[in-house]
Amino acid sequence: MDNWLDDAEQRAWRSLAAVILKLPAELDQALQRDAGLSHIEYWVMALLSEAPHQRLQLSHLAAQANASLSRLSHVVTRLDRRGFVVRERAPDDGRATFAVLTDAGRVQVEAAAPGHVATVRALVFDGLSDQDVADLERLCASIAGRLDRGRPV
Amino acid sequence: MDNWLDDAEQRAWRSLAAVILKLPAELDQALQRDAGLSHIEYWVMALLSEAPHQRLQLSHLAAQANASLSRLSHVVTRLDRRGFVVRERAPDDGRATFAVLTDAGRVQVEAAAPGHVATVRALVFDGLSDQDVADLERLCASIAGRLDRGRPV
DNA sequence: GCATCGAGGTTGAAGCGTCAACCATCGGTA
DNA sequence: TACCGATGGTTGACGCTTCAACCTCGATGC
Repeated sequence: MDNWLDDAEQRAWRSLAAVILKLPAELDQALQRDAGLSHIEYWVMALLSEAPHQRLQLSHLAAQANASLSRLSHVVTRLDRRGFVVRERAPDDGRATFAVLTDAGRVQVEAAAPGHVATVRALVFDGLSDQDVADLERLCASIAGRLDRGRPV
Repeated sequence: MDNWLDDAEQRAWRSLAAVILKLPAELDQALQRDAGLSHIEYWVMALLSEAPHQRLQLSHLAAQANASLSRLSHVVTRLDRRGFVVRERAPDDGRATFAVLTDAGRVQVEAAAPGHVATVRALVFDGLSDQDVADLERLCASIAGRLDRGRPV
């Protein structure tokens, strides 16, 4: 094992691993409890609510939500069944599909937003200085960049 | 929404979210492909291999692996079925159970380790300076601390 | 001794994500 | 115009995680 992690890297890796294992679970739990939504369901609806005409093509939505197309398709199916989103075929390209947020979906996501933001703040940002936030963004962006390069979408 | 995230927090949150969504998926994929193990299965065996007499009580193992006891029990069952781990009742406390790494398990985890370390290095640490690594540890430890306080194990 | 409560652990059902196979459509090329 | 590869998307089966119910054992009070 010539290429082992040194001590500082070990510690950093354990801390990072704790975050990537626990944070998603906590977010999902809180959202599920407060709004009956999973984290991705919330995120997908939030992205749609910010998009022009509350609509986005599925592949673009998948990229923005950091999800595989297959996963996103399942999510949209679930949201569709609940009446929060509808599918629409694109008129100009027969392959493309749009997801469109319904009024009920917008109501739902707007109701969930304040609680979710509070959770994120409590779990992540409380206790971080402005400099910390900047560092966090720089480091995560660097790592995320390597993730995309390894498996380019 | 008086308590919204400001611009810098938004960006940091998006980057962090990308990491916590994609990194576990990549790690699992790489480990599954190279060694036929999931990330937790690997981690559980790695923790056992470092423990005295290659054994740990299930609840301690769960805490160290950042997993629920239920999840850990399922993982141990799978590893047991494959012959990598065995269960042992504690002699002094009839409730406690130990997981013990078998020889086959040790061979397996030692074979998987170099590739896994290389993956972690490629995805996380390549391109980070020593200072970055220190920052990463500090920030993640801070966040992880808040995660534990929110839902104390 | 005996009830009671809590800690440690297991189990089965239900929900979610991945993977691979598949279908439809578009763009280019001959 | 007819083919062919690439793009966009869907689906079903399988595996993993969670959740809730449950069981056993130890400690405590009486």
